[in-house]
Amino acid sequence: MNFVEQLTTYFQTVADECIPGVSLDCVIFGFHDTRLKVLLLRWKGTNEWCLPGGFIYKTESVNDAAGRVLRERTGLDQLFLQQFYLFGDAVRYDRVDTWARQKMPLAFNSADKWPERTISVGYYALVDYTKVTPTADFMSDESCWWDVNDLPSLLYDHQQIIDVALKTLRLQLNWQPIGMNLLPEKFTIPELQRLYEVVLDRPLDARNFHKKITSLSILTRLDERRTGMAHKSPYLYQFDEMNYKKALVSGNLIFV
Amino acid sequence: MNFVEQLTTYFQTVADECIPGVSLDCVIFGFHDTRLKVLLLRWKGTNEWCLPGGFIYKTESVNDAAGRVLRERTGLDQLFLQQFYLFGDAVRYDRVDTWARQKMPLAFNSADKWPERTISVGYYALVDYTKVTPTADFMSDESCWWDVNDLPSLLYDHQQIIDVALKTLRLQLNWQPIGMNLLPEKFTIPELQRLYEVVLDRPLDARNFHKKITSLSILTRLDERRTGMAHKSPYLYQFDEMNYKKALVSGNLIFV
DNA sequence: TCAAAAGTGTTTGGTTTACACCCATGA
DNA sequence: TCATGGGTGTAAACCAAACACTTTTGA
Repeated sequence: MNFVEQLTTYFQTVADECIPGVSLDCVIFGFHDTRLKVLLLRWKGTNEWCLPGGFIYKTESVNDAAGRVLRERTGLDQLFLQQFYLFGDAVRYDRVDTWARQKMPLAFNSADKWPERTISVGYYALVDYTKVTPTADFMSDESCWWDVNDLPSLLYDHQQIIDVALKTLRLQLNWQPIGMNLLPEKFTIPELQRLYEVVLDRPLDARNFHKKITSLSILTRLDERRTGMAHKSPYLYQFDEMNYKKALVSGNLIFV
Repeated sequence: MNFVEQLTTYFQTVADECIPGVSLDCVIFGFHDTRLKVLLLRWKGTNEWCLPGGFIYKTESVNDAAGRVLRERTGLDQLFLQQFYLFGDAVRYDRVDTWARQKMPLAFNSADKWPERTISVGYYALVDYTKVTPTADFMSDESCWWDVNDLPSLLYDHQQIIDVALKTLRLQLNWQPIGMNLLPEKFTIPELQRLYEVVLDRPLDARNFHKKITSLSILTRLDERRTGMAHKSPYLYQFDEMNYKKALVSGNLIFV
């Protein structure tokens, strides 16, 4: 089956089994090498990038659909996943819409029930970079991480979606288990500080950060240290999941 | 045209001109007599209440659709209107769905393109209670305000939608021009305090509140006082819109 | 004249910020 | 041995919370 045939079949399935005119897009955040990363897909045979996304089966909850997309693109389950906005502009188009109409009229002609216009639910996910296996879908040539501050040109309004996701992430930094989800199980306090710095986009004072984060008693210091780098080897920590959740629920801020 | 005929026509129009399977619901908040109010509609010929809602024309942005619903139900334009959540559970049903299927099979039989299941975008609006003319739609016998702490039994998941709206309102109290939108042009500081108390659901200290709210220089004290009540007559204030917006944009908190 | 709400400052405690030096490590 | 980042405490400024009495008004 060639690509256009695959696409045609896919569109037909979507038209039959999914909610018409509604898609979802996932902004999958990871953290690596002191940078915040986003997982993107490259459209088959092009240099155009876009967010992983998909459609919602008629019998499926929207949150489940987002979980499914994430699982397929990262290999991970039980991820931290948060709906953040419905993009519903009248001129908004989904990636399988305008673009494909232009480049693959054949596929579209056969997807006769395709709606004129698509609205899209935005989700953001926080994942442990080291555990993800980026996996392209059949419409894409590759899937890889991009630095959130150095993105390629994106299809449609996906740049805007990422902007809104980032803004939401910033606002929710104090209320959501962001550290717990973006870092590997064991991490150092300076690593956690880098993460906060890159999300907040400003430097933090190391002594104050250390004081504050340890005062919340959400971290357990291990007997190990991170070795192999030059310089003094820092202690490794783990989240104390129970205390962490307690602190978040009770509304304790970490930073404003 | 009788009701079932009206309903049938309406469903047909919606099926033809609107995004299928997507509705929107508006939680319209007002403030009156020291209580937070929500505008509800009573379904024709029943004692069942629900939120004002509607559908999205295929050529219309979702935000515009929400503005339209609000205008129709309150007579007000240019309202403070905020999207807060997409309710997308697989078992979620819209008010023109299950209920009408049961009670008015006739109308439904003719709306042959009606989708199995509806997802709904939640919006909340903040309005000046004194300026609203509650207006029922053709499916409702009446439209009126209900105390948010003393609601009637609601159709479908509308109670849950109100709960989420209220939670969002609480979280956004510090970032959104809530006072400016829920109070009439002229108001007293104790009135504003009641509003904060009822949204936060806890009493606030009058001296601290007064100090804090005036220190933001977002209020202008007028030469008038509120008279006609027993007791000392309080000063009237107006928002200084420019300073208020400046304070909100700069991220100044009012309360945490 | 009485009951009830409005108006008003100060003190205390906690939180946030600013800031500098020594230590451990691999190169 | 050197360069670099890790680890640590204290003082000052700021902000939040607690708290009581006098004034005004209509009933």
